[in-house]
Amino acid sequence: MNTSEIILDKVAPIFNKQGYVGTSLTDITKATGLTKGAIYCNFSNKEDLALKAFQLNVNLAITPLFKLVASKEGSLNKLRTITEYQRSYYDLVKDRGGCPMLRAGVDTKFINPLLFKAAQNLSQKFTVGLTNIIKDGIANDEIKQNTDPDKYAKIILSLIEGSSLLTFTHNDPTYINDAMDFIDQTIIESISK
Amino acid sequence: MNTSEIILDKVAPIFNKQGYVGTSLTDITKATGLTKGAIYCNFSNKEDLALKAFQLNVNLAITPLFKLVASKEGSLNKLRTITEYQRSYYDLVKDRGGCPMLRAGVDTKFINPLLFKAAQNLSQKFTVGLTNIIKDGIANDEIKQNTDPDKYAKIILSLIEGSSLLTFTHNDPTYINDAMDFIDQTIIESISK
DNA sequence: TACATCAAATACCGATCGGTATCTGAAAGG
DNA sequence: CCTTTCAGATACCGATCGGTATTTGATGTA
Repeated sequence: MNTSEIILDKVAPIFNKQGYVGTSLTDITKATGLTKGAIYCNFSNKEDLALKAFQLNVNLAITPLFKLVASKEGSLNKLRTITEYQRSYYDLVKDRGGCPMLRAGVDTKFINPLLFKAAQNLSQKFTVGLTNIIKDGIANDEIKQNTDPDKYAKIILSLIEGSSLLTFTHNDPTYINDAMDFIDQTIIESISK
Repeated sequence: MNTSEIILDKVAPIFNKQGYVGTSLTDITKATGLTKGAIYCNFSNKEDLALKAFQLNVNLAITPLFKLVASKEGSLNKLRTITEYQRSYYDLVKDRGGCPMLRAGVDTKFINPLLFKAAQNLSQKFTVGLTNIIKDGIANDEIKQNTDPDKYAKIILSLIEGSSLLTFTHNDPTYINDAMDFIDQTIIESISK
């Protein structure tokens, strides 16, 4: 692990907890034990560092889910893989400050266009991924023909992000667990053939 | 409208857009046309101002919903009042930076305990309110006996907050509308007798 | 007219902000 | 053994941060 990676590793949770403006260069030098000279030797500026920290947070929290889903066969199986992953999401990211997509989506809209764009893209990718799973399920006769893929993708992602917010607001993983139960037992049940 | 109210009126949307640390005293003096002397004559410090700005945002965005629901009779009717309100939520708060509960819940957890506590309390109040509506519905034979009030309250609030996040992330109200359709047509349908 | 009141303006405070120019010292290369 | 290189440390920059002590000026009052 080189210096850039060490910095990102220490700094990514701080950005995710305190936000972009809420994280100062002093926070960063204290957490890394390095000086500003070292930070600016590895990153061009604070925005560059924050953007790469966001990408690291995503790689640790969300990318594994995308890879896991891609490795599975069958639409219903993929959907259940998502809910199963989310059940351990609180433990996965609680020390890192919660869901990075949620944080960046709220935090950066009016203050950091670059970071906000990255959050938008990720959110869009998530929605499209869910939509395609449902579309494939319809094509493969796993899911009912009259299911609106776009609509259900939005609903499932809303449940995932909303329950994540509430779980972290109250330090109570039952919000996520109850939402995932509902997706498994009611949503998937009702759209599967 | 006295000076304090004028300040809050101008400043509340800024705090909701830029967050607590992201809003500076300079932002505040520019928006109000007043000097720092005037601000500190009306509020004890930045935190005090931010807290009252949050309360104003809540009073404009969420309190009307609580009052509207309280004025209605019948649990299913109350639930449909919520979804109907949410359908116009994007237009209601888009110029004010989105849902204040969502913003404060994400923004303040690690940087402003007072504001975070206020967000927690509001979120809790929302959950309890939803739970009681469902409990009453069961008692009044409007809602099926085997419905878990706590679970459905969490799911409905997750859908509300999650769809709000995504709507504001993408400037696309269909996230909220689709989620509300789902609550109306699937959730309420499935739990009502 | 003289005085008290008080909201708001002015002018200022030390601390911290993000960022940079310069220096240093250890490793690599000939 | 000398020199080059370059990551990282040091020291510094102007700007801005939240906050405050003092002054101003309009108003009400006797």
